Amino acid sequence: MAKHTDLLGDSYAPDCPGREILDHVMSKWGMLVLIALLERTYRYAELRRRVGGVSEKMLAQTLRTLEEDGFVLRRDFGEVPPRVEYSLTPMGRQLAKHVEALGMWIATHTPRVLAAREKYRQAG
Amino acid sequence: MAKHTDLLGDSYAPDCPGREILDHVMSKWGMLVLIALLERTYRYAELRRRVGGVSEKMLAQTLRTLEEDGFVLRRDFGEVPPRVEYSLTPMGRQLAKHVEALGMWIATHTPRVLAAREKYRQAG
DNA sequence: GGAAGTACGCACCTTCTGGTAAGTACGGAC
DNA sequence: GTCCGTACTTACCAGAAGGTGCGTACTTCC
Repeated sequence: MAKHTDLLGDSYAPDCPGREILDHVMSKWGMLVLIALLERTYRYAELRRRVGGVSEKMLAQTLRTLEEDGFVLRRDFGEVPPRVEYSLTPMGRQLAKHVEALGMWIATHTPRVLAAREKYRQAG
Repeated sequence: MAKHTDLLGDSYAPDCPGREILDHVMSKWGMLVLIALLERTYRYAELRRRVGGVSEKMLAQTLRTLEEDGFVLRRDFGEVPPRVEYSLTPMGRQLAKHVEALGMWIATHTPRVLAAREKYRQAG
């Protein structure tokens, strides 16, 4: 039937799992991590440097949830100075492309949004 | 150069406006409102009924920020029992399509995500 | 031998998000 | 005359998100 209806209808079930997934993906750092991993495989500390400003705790937490959801692949080499590599699963790559598209759209339209805010402020 | 680099590089400026816009769009209700308005124009109370579970406060706040950002058009008829209609601007329609695409992708892949979580739980 | 790097986990604290309940100003229905 | 509906706003409050800093077990660099 109407796709909008279905999406909206499901979206606010009290236990809606889609919303939870979306929160993981669009969380403050989830999006940045996905986009970074679209470039290439990263090690933990590497990724932390790549995504500026993320704390160790939040990076670990973000990677954990993305891994649980099946978007990120964690490869632990079991070596003695720890060595772990993170990459995207095929499903994660698909998702990341969508997320990147949204991010790029926003990035390119940011000036227009800022202009709209100015106009709003003046018009009241 | 590398688009990923640019997107990531800009994304974590301490005052990054793109992140703010993204938060508005992907906030708990922002997404639902955008998708609903993709269907048609709605009045306030109508929209509240359409997007189940949203409080009056949050709907008003969400619509306000989306209007400020230039995604939603608010039309006040100035009548005595108040009458206000909300619709998408052309820019808002573009955005909403991206958001909807992401939402639909997640909706269709939710079973796979849940399966991945099961697997994760069992594997440890 | 002291510092730094690697990949985290844990406790604590602050900030932010979002929900509840009430109020507003008016009109129409019963 | 009392209640419902319309479109909000404001004050208050609880829970969650996220940051800070410390600890770990071991290695390499200087």
